[in-house]
Amino acid sequence: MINIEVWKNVLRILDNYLEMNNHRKTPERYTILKAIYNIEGHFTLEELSAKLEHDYKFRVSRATLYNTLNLFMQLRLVIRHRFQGSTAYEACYDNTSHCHQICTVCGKVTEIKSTLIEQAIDATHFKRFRKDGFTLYVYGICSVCQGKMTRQKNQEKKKKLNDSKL
Amino acid sequence: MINIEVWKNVLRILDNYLEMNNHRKTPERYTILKAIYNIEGHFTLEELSAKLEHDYKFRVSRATLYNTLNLFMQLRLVIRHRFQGSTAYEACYDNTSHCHQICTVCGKVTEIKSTLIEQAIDATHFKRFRKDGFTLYVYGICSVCQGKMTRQKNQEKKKKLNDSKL
DNA sequence: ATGTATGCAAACCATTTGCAATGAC
DNA sequence: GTCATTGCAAATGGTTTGCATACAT
Repeated sequence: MINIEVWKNVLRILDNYLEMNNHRKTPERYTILKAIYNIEGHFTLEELSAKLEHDYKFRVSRATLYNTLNLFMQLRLVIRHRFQGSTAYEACYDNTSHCHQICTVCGKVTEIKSTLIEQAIDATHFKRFRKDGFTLYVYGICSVCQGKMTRQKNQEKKKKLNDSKL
Repeated sequence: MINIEVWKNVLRILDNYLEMNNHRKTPERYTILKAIYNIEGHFTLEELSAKLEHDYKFRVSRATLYNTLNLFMQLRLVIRHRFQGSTAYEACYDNTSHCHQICTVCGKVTEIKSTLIEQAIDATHFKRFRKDGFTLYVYGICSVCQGKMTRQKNQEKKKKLNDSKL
């Protein structure tokens, strides 16, 4: 389970919003929120749905899942990442830092931590804009793909060498 | 027209790639690339298609447009942003910095410039990762929406005041 | 009792794919 | 001539919508 303080705050944000807007406090909304805040890092809609069934014996329709995620995104309790070919969600309260490194070869996404970058963004003043969160994607090539490329090049060299010997 | 040096380099990257991989140098690929590099900032697929027709009298099918954009994304000559409800592309050679501020109320996207942030990201070392570009999204509320919200609150106050007078 | 939220299936729409025709090499 | 590329139309797949039912208030 996550930090109890975080959970209390998150719960209060949802409660507040529903009460203020005369929307219903349905078990779906609370169970989905709880499930999300018990997932570490990214998750897909599929994964969330699976977790709800397995861990909470709770079936929800696609439509409700999407509706609820949209609601949570509006409340900034959840953030959505649209990667190449896939969409991932992530709980985001008290976790404004979302730095990801993305390998442009294999598509692998890794979360990273950099206080230096966070500080720079916090220190930056945006005129005419009330900032309340950010997402950073750093593109490049991961070590695995670099390794593969190096090996490939070596083999090509070897081949050329052999060819030239014929 | 864009910087001629940038264009030469971009052209060389495409030429190189096509030659090395025995892919064909079709007019589509070159015309689309030229059109893209003559657009300032973001563009949608529709806008690109329109520009091709109007400025270059060049019709291309959806399929080719998508294929070619995917090719350019692989070559990192183009970057794709998937915003709430819309997708935008952007030329990205020699322009590794992509800072955007996104209003979470009206969805408006504005490009921003921050050397402080750029420097922080450049200075950050990513282990086991060869970085070659980044995209930053800063979420918040723009001045227009802030204004609207303030006005709304004031009206509510006024209304309450009037109600209490009845 | 009222009207919001859910579930289901159908609709939607951006993107991809299959296939025949075209054209770069 | 060969085979990659294009264009068209059909398929795909994630997301939204319409409507009847369920249920929070």
